[in-house]
Amino acid sequence: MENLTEMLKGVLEGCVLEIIDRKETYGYEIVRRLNSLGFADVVEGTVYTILLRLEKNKLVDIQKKPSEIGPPRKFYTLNNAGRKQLQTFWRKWDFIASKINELKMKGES
Amino acid sequence: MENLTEMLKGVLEGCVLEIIDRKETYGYEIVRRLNSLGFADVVEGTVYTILLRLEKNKLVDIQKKPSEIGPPRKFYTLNNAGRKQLQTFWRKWDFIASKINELKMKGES
DNA sequence: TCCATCTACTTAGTATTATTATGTAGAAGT
DNA sequence: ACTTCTACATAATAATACTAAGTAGATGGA
Repeated sequence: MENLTEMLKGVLEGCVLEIIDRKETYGYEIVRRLNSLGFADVVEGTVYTILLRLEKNKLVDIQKKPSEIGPPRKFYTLNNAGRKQLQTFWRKWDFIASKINELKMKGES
Repeated sequence: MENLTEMLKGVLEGCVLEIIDRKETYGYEIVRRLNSLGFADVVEGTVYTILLRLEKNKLVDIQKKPSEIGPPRKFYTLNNAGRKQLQTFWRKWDFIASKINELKMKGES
């Protein structure tokens, strides 16, 4: 799907939070997960800026670990603030998605 | 619902397109429709910037008509380009919404 | 040894968008 | 005159995804 970037604003960060919440992981792997999820055009630079923002906003804990096949990885886990933020994200998403779908359906009646 | 603004980016314009597509209408009324739809915090300034953008991008036809209870209104209708844009919007929305929900559901299993 | 490739992270700058703040102005009632 | 409701315009701001360019470790082949 082409040019989703504006529509991803506000939701991509939430997706990253969700991915981290599932399992401790690192940037490069998160990119792969997003890609295989269907967001094929999401690229490293985008995810790393989000991760740095999460770090700056103190939503994640970070542990650096060596890799056997490349440079060391920064592993992320959600802290309490991060989990709270994730809940807020889903609450907002459910609200907006329901309203938008409501608008969409009314047109098909 | 508080502070949805970042999540509205990329979708609010689509909502405005959909509202116009239903029925020829004008800015002030569109604000009311969005409010009653549930987007309570969307305010005039926001919608007018969107409408000016739609006009600049030649997605709408405009007709100015006098009002009996105030200053003249600018009535908007979608032209062919506008309808095409609306279709694209829904295509993108369906794609993103399905992917996000997929991500969400996988976590609940 | 040198080079390419894959892995992995960083950062400065850009574009787009919703929002805020402020202003203008018509009509109607008091 | 003053207020209120209707109606539109616009400059400035904030947040975010994205682009581009770079650094660097490890591996394997030429």
